[in-house]
Amino acid sequence: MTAAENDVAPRRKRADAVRNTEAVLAAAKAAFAELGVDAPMRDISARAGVGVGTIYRNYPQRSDLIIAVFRHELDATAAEADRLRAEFPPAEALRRWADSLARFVATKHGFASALHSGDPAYAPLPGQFIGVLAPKVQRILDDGAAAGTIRPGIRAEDVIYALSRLADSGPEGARGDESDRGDEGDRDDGTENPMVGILLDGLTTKSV
Amino acid sequence: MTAAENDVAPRRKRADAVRNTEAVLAAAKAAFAELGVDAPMRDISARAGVGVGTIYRNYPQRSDLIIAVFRHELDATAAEADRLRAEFPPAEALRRWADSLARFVATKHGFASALHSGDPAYAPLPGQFIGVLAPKVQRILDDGAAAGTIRPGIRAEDVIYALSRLADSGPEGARGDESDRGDEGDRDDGTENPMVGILLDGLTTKSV
Amino acid sequence: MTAAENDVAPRRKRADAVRNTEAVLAAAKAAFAELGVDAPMRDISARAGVGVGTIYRNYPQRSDLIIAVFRHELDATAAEADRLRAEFPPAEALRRWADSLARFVATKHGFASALHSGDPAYAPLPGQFIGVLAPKVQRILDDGAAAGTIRPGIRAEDVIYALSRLADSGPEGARGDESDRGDEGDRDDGTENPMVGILLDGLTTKSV
Amino acid sequence: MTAAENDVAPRRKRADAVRNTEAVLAAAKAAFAELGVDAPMRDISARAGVGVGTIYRNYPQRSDLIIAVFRHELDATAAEADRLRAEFPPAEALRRWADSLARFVATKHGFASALHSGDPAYAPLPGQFIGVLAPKVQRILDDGAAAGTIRPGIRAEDVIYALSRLADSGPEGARGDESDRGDEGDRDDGTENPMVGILLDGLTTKSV
DNA sequence: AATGAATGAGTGTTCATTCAT
DNA sequence: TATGAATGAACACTCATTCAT
Repeated sequence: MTAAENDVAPRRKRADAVRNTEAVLAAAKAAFAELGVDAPMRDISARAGVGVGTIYRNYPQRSDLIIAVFRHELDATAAEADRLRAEFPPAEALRRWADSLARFVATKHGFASALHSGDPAYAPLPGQFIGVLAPKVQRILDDGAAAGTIRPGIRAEDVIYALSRLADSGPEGARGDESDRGDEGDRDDGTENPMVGILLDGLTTKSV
Repeated sequence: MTAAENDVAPRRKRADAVRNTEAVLAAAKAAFAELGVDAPMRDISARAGVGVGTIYRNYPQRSDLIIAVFRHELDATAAEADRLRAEFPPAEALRRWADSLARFVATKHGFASALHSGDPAYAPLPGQFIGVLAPKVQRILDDGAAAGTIRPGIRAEDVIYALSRLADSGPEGARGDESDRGDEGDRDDGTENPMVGILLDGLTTKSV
Repeated sequence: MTAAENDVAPRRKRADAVRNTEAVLAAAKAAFAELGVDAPMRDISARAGVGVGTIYRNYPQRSDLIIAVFRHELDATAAEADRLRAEFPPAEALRRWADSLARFVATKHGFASALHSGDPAYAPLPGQFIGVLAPKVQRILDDGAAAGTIRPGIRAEDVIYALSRLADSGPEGARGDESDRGDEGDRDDGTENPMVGILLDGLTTKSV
Repeated sequence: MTAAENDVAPRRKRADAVRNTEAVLAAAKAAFAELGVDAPMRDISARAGVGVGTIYRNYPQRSDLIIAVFRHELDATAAEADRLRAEFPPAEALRRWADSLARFVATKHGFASALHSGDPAYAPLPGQFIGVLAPKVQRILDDGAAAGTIRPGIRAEDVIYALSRLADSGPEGARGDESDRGDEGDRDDGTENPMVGILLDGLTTKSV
């Protein structure tokens, strides 16, 4: 109850440190997105407005930085689930959250080479992915089941897994042009990927 | 019938050139698989047993080599479709070809960074992917439809697209542990990825 | 009895300051011995348990720290001469002191690169070496001469110079294997370096 | 007898390679002398007029370059022994060679930190030092013994070891000023280090 | 045409030094 | 005054690319 634990003395450079931490993560995210996870450290430090040494101090290994970015975005995606749950009815929250997840997965694309690098530092990440997101999503699903707007008995894990796979751009964009196929059309609901829309339609209960 | 291919002198070196070309492509494929498409040129030239200059002569840009490897494997995958079609009944040929495609897609994983690099040199590749494979696969589908062993009205493009997406390892292994879900079980058919098996089951016609 | 050391306020920190000074010198000595005089400042500050800034405050230049360590050990070696003179007969004191000098010279080895760096800051060191040690050693020599146990007319400077040169490991171990030459043998007297033993034998007077 | 082995085809860039090898060794020697064996590679490459890559190609490890310089100078010092032996009477040849050795030892000073670094790459060097020089010097000694101008029964190894230790500047120049002691004076013979002169006087036979 | 030595820009990483706290 | 976070210059090393042979 007391705020005592925030008052302890060694607060020192906290302001700078926090600013730097945020700036570095944002810069790294941007650099990774543009140049891949092999983006030059100098690029990242320049974007963040800090010296390279600052990044090395906080993230001695490149993998430390990559993981931090992963975790930062993963946590943001999880927090978004809570935010949407508080603001929207379950089915709508789920639909909107699917977009958040799609953005996360899109960013994660560049991480593939790291994940596949064999560096054991990355081993915990896939587990964290489900571990962090599933509980949040499960609550939305349960809310919806209780309200009768989401099909009951659905596992968050399955939903997350299916959504993230579908959100994936597929075999590296290996398709001709399917945009002219209009026959799945009448489910248009603003969700970018039609496959995702179909899945969500299947999960949510029509009011009939 | 035509003697065209052996009437001119400068054809002498053709044998060497072909050997080199093959060796370089094989070396590049191996190097790309192990080290990614950024594999050092020296590694590739050493594996191929040629000087670096020889690779640069034939592939002035790295993208030229990457594309050549892509095309080489793509053509092999397409040729495999023909081979399987000649040797097996349609449904079996399709099932076996799905494995070829899976191998191709697996290899292609490392190419993602190149494909996403924004280099316009890679723009034609996705189109070639479908353009080269679809006609071959379509003939298998048509054969099967005629024989009544494959569901009629299926588009090769859709099959290729679905298979390649499913062959993909998904969101970088981002799942908890789903291996305990046994209820899809009774469709085991020897295909590695169960999702692919399910899809193929759906495409092929039960003997009913 | 004198209250001199606790009568003024600013003396409060003196204890800390002394502790820090000692800690820094000890840490620097150890770091220089292990890593050479180019040892990272952070290593030294960490060993000393102080922040890098503290070292820079007291030794703005690295050469200041190097010189301080040199002086600290030089003074200790000089003090040892006094201590041994008080405790042992002259010849024995000289013999024991030769070991102290050998240890000092051994440590000083890593300083060579600094001494040879051309930095004028180091210019006074060789002079200090003789200037500090010679008077102390001279008293031992004189004591011995008076007692008839050390050859008279010996200059401390010459002894120090000879001992330190002999204590040196020589031309970087550039010798084959001379250990099989046994004919100097019967002068064994417990001193590590046989050449030093010979020299001391020459300086001290046999009781005959 | 035939010069056949010098005529083989693959002579290619030999001219450049030889020039580069010499240039790099000379540059490294100079850089090591001025800046120590930690001299920046770029400095060395710039002095040699080659790219850094060229040095790394020929000396993948810094120790490879250091060792090469050591060997190059060691061989030159050994060759000088042969040259002097052919040109001068034994005693004079020995006296002059002592100067060559002094120059070599002086250069070797900067190598101490490398030799003492614990890197096993340097382990063979001390042995090579004696192994390469001793046979050459022994012939001069034997010539002199036969001619009656050099004391017989002297081991080259001992001479080399003594000369190199004496040539050494001693305990880092740690002496006051001994130049005013004139009593060793009458042996002045043009050799820089008086101690070396004394040693040589002892080795050579006065005509009496 | 093939080779591989040479080049040097690019990048990771360290660490002396400064300075906000 | 002491601390240690931040900075950025310096340096090792790699590797794409060129080009003499």
